[in-house]
Amino acid sequence: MSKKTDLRILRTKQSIRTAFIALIQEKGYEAITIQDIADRAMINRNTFYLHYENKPDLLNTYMDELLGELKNAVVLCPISMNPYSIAILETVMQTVLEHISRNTSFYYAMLIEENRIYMFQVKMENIIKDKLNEGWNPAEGNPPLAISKELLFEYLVSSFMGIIIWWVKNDRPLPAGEVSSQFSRLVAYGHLKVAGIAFEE
Amino acid sequence: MSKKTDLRILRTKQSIRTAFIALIQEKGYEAITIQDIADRAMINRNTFYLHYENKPDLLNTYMDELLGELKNAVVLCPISMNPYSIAILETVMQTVLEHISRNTSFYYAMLIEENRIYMFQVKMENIIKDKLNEGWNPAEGNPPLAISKELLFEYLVSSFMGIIIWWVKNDRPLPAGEVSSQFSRLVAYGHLKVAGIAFEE
DNA sequence: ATAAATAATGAACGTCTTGTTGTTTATCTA
DNA sequence: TAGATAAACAACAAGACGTTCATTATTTAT
Repeated sequence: MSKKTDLRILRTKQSIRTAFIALIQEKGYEAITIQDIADRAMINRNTFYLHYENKPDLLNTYMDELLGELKNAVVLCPISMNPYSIAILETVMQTVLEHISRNTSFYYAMLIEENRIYMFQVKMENIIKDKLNEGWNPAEGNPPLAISKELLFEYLVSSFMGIIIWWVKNDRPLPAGEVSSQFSRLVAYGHLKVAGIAFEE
Repeated sequence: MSKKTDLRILRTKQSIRTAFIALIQEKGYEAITIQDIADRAMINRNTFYLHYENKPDLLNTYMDELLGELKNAVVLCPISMNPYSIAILETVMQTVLEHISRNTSFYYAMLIEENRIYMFQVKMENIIKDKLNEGWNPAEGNPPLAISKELLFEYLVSSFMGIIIWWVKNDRPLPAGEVSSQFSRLVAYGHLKVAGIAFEE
């Protein structure tokens, strides 16, 4: 029952992957040709087609792989979560940042600079949105939201991603714990209060 | 001194533009070929090259044109602006939304769905960031920011764009004034307070 | 260790798209 | 109306794609 995959396949796939990431950072996804990948990976161009249908297929396979890991990394414990609490924001942010720390070069290639893969950000946003939604069960007895839940989530997710991108772009200038704490307070209490600016009404 | 441009040029350029926008929505920017544009615009493929270098050139020309209009549309009156105030957020949001309302089909093609032009969002973010920065002169005597200004701006701009995209995607479900008011209050006072959720400390 | 299986190579192909260069035709401006 | 010029038409080489097929090399399983 030991269905081991051929070593040659593993080696080739790894070569392709490494070459691909490097090339994205060098010239951007769109500019890459299959021949580029083959050259860099030191394989025949034909060999590429033995493993992937085309360039988008390679990209998607790779993205889904990493985002699957991200999904698994963010585990919520709803019991300890106060509904509508800022704890959920902080927890998700914290675990996402830790996961990113374990895959910096990949996330850098995907999220930062000219050559970023915009599609990746969209996929990541959806995952974040699901996770927040998941841990966001409204307690009964609470008053209904005063604003559109969709609007609220759009706001939360986009600011969430904004912070993450800022953090990765600046080579993680603050510890993950600090960022997640600042972020959740920023969102929950407003920038005027958290930034120490005079409160107006 | 009446350097009028040849009518043929105007007509051709307009045809190209219309065809281009339609094609983006139909099959996405990347999938479009010059021949596609020529067919749709009912011009010879060669004629395209008389006006634009290539596909990216066409895209950039068009984007810069509209974003130039956006830049001009957002005029700040620093006199009436309270530094660090939420008024600046509200004003910018309001004028941007109004500008978008005047060019919905274009912004829809650029910002929404599978076939969006991600580059456009980046350019737009930079404009928003500049505008916010412009109207954001710290009053002397105020305490220094308790958090990184960069982090704060990243947060503001990304949530700003998130709201805008949500608004365009959902066919502008609320009046511009309402959205800009809700947004500025959301950012300034926090989602807990604005959404009517029990405040925790 | 050897044989069978299969991954990788290398060459060749038709197709499509690109960007360019001429020449001719049609249209606009002055 | 005449000169200017935009647009059409035809043709080209170069590059990239995706596929086929025979051959070589490596791995797995016996």
